[in-house]
Amino acid sequence: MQTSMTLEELKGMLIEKGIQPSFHRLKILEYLIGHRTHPTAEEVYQALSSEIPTLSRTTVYNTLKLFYQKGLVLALTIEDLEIRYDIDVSPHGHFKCLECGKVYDLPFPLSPAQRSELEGHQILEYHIYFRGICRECRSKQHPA
Amino acid sequence: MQTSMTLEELKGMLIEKGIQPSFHRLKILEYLIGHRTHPTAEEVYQALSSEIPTLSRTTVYNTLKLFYQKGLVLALTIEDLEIRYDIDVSPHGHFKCLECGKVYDLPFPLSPAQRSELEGHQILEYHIYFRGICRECRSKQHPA
DNA sequence: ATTCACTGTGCAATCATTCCAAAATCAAGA
DNA sequence: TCTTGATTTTGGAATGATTGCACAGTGAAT
Ligand SMILES: [Mn+2]
Ligand SMILES: [Mn+2]
Ligand SMILES: [Zn+2]
Ligand SMILES: [Zn+2]
Repeated sequence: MQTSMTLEELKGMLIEKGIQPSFHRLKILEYLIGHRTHPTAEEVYQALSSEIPTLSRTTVYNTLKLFYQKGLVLALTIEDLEIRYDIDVSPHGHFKCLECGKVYDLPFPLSPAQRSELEGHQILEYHIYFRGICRECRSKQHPA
Repeated sequence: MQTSMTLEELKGMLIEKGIQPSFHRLKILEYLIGHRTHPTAEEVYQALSSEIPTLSRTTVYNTLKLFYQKGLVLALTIEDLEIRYDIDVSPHGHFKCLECGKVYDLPFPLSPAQRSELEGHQILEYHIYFRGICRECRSKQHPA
């Protein structure tokens, strides 16, 4: 889990996916790599707009959508009618705490699902979502 | 897979879940039982508003949300920032065709997931979503 | 300097959903 | 049957995430 990369490495990641490495795109990519909290577009915008005062919300939305379409990030629609983005595109599941809202990573509890076909359907994406109360919130509720 | 029930049976289903069986609630439940296509609130509203001209969109939204909170239906947020409702609350997965938009049921490819706890988190809900191109759309694309 | 393609901006529009206050309906009890 | 309080329903406004769009900026090539 690398949390900081050189400019050249970031550029390489975009070019590899056929995305032109503009200033804003690099900044948004850098943020996703450094903050693996499955942020929404709004969270990315809030975090970067102080450093880049001219940054437009629309640019953030456009960029994240582009990253998703090019396969650079995952798009999670786990709850709340909002899209969360994940720079980790390896197969893993997600857990959202209904108490604090945090989204945790979970290992896939299975492997046979790596199949590209199921009942004649062509599988392009595969998501496992859990919802509940997270470890931390549970321990706060019933203290030792 | 029962597609029609008596009024008394419908009432019983609601009362069992602690929901008062009003006219609109019974109609919406009846629709869900007869149309297992994972409809959105809007689809339910469109389907019923000709038969019940005074029906309010808000009532449909309120009712479906109530059904979900009482555990009578599943709520799917598989894509498109919209909620789809499923009268089948037994554990099963879903596949959404990116071509025609239909949502198919799939058997769970696993069983150990019935667990109520995972890495210390309390699991309340569990969803598996697939996206891709469905059998029908595939056969249209490359005909025999 | 001009052109062209691409990128970014800012505001309006869209779409699903929720909020809210008023109206309608219902269920006892007097 | 009338009264009253609780519940349900209504419909329009509000919200929140996302997208559309037209214009402005940028940068490389001519
Ligand atoms: Mn993740
Ligand atoms: Mn289903
Ligand atoms: Zn939590
Ligand atoms: Zn299809």
